[in-house]
Amino acid sequence: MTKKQEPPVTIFEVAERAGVSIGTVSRVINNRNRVSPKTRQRVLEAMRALNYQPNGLAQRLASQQTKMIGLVLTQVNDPFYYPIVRGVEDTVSAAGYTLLIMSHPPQRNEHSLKRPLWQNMVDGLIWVAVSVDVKEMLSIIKSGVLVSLVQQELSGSASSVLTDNYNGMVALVRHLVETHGYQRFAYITGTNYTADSSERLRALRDVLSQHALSLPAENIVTGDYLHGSGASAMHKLLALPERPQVVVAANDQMAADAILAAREHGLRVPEDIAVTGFDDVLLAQYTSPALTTVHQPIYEMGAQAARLVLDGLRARQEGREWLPLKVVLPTTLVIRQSCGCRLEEVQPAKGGDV
Amino acid sequence: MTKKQEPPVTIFEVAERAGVSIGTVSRVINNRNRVSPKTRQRVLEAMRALNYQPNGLAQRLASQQTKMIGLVLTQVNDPFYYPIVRGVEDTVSAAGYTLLIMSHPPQRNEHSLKRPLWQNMVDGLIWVAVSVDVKEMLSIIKSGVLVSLVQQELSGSASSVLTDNYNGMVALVRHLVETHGYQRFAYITGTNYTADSSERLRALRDVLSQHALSLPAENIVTGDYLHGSGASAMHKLLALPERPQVVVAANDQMAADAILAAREHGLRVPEDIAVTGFDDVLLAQYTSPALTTVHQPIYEMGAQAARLVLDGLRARQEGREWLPLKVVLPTTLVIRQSCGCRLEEVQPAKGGDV
DNA sequence: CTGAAAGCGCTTACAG
DNA sequence: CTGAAAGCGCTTACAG
Repeated sequence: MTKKQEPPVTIFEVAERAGVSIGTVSRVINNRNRVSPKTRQRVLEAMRALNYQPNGLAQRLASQQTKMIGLVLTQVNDPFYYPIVRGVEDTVSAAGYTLLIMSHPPQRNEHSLKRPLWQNMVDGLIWVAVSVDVKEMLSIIKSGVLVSLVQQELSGSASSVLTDNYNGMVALVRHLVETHGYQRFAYITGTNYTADSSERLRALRDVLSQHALSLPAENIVTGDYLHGSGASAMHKLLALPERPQVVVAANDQMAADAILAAREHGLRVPEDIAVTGFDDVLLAQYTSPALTTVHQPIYEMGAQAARLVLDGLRARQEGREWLPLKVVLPTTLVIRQSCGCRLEEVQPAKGGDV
Repeated sequence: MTKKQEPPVTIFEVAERAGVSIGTVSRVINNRNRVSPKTRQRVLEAMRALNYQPNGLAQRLASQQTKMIGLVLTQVNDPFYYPIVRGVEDTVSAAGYTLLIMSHPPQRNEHSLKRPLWQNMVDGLIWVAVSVDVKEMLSIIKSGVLVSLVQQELSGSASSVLTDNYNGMVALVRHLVETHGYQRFAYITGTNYTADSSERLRALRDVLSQHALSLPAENIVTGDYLHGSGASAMHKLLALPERPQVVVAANDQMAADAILAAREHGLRVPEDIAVTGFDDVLLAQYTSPALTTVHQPIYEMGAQAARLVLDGLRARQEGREWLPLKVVLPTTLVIRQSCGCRLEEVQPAKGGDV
């Protein structure tokens, strides 16, 4: 049966039992102004006796501070992002905030009745790797919500956390060219919602041209970062008149699928064709051969994004000046076997973020 | 600089501009009682002109409905659970609710001032795979919060979503015994926060004894479901006087690590030693050999748990009777190569939930 | 140190 | 169909 609900105990009942006013109860709850030790004691006892829990909604409404931060995860269907959620959650809750998850993006313009119900309830917003409608975003920011973007920029208006995609890819491609001497490259792209796939491609091109190598247009095939697209991309590449020596994938998932696809074609990786990834997720350690890839500090991306909005909130509260920041986190090359390096030379396994 | 905040527009300004009372504005917002078309039109225009956004906190406080549901993820550090989050989020937001994520468990008894700030703000709670303090949980339920547990039970008081661990493992072990004729088994356990690892072990034992086989105590080693523990477990097993023919791991992650560890010992999988997993996460398709495992409908677990609390909430709202339910989702055997089945016999790859 | 009171921005019977 | 008013459960100047 549905339990009959005893009406929740309010601050009035606590006040009554303690023989004080509700203002005083509020003061001991918030530990703000001074309250005499005896009174405080009485109030605490009353709270305990009644098993009182303050109503968070009322607290927030009265204090005009929501103490909530939203995390927008639309279009993100990639396990890659899970550590970001944890990074955000840990940071935000350590600061006494509560995290709202929203898979549907805010819609500020529409006045339909089915608008998301979390509107006007967050002090800050963290927006991950999705194509942002700039107008909409600016309108949200104007309404006073502090915004951090992950893997995206909105210069001047919102903080953003990026990773050094360019230099990570540069290090990887240098290794492929200088250590292995590969000349015929191919690239499997990610989606173009964010700039990272194209930045990685730009780095690839730059290093190649520094070595007087080129990347023909037909050697670039489109993927979507997700399970499956790496295989079809690989099939296309293997139908090319001249087989590439190395396939650079925009992320680990597609690289893993590319390896499987190459094997279906009877090719050995890396002997017949090398494959590399990007991200260094856990999966990269289990493919066969294990993936040479670029490590991204995923958890830290979330933690940083959260820190940026918390800093801004604090500054605003203290009336300090504050500017949206752009933080670029470092990436590092992780050499395993899929590039053609021999097992013996392998560096110790490095854990992906979990 | 910190943007100077224009004070947010309230229902009063909308009412004034539209020349009506705030009650009427509220009625068009909530689409409840009838409002004349003309008035409604005027109000909608005013809302649009002022770019009005109702304050969610005030709405919830006044209506006494939080329209929020909490998801407790403490102690869950396993990528396995990500699809659960999505399953919950999709379901909950489709019903017009907002999802709060809490990595710290509710603490109802303590009256310290650093209590989580989301208390008393959720209509329902979904609690995933953690050791629950029963007293605490009951106190939460008594306070009127509807609770669903995932991979756990609290009979009579909360709904729960389980998967058919037992029969999944039975199918797997039958395959190992009847198709492959293995006789010497080993088992790598998961944590004992929840019952699933021990249920899987029980199934393993039952099938073995049905075939007059036994599982010596030293062939059972402890793991923790996470990255790393499968390797050390495998090392222990390979130090046994008599090498097991097949190692049954309580999840895919440990099975993947066990395969790598076996290879370090110079053993071939599955020729020298077979390994199986549980869960059928994406990783299972990429290990070499690919994992024979038991598929769990992970996304669906989250969706179901959410549905259960939403159903209860609806029933309560309509004054209907409602009982906490226990839902057991089916599991299915997925045969790949790590059990010893030949590549040619392999069934088509089956996607893990993402 | 403490109380009385206004206020946070809405919803919802109750009249009309 | 619409308005006036009470109420949701707190916080926070303002007095004292």
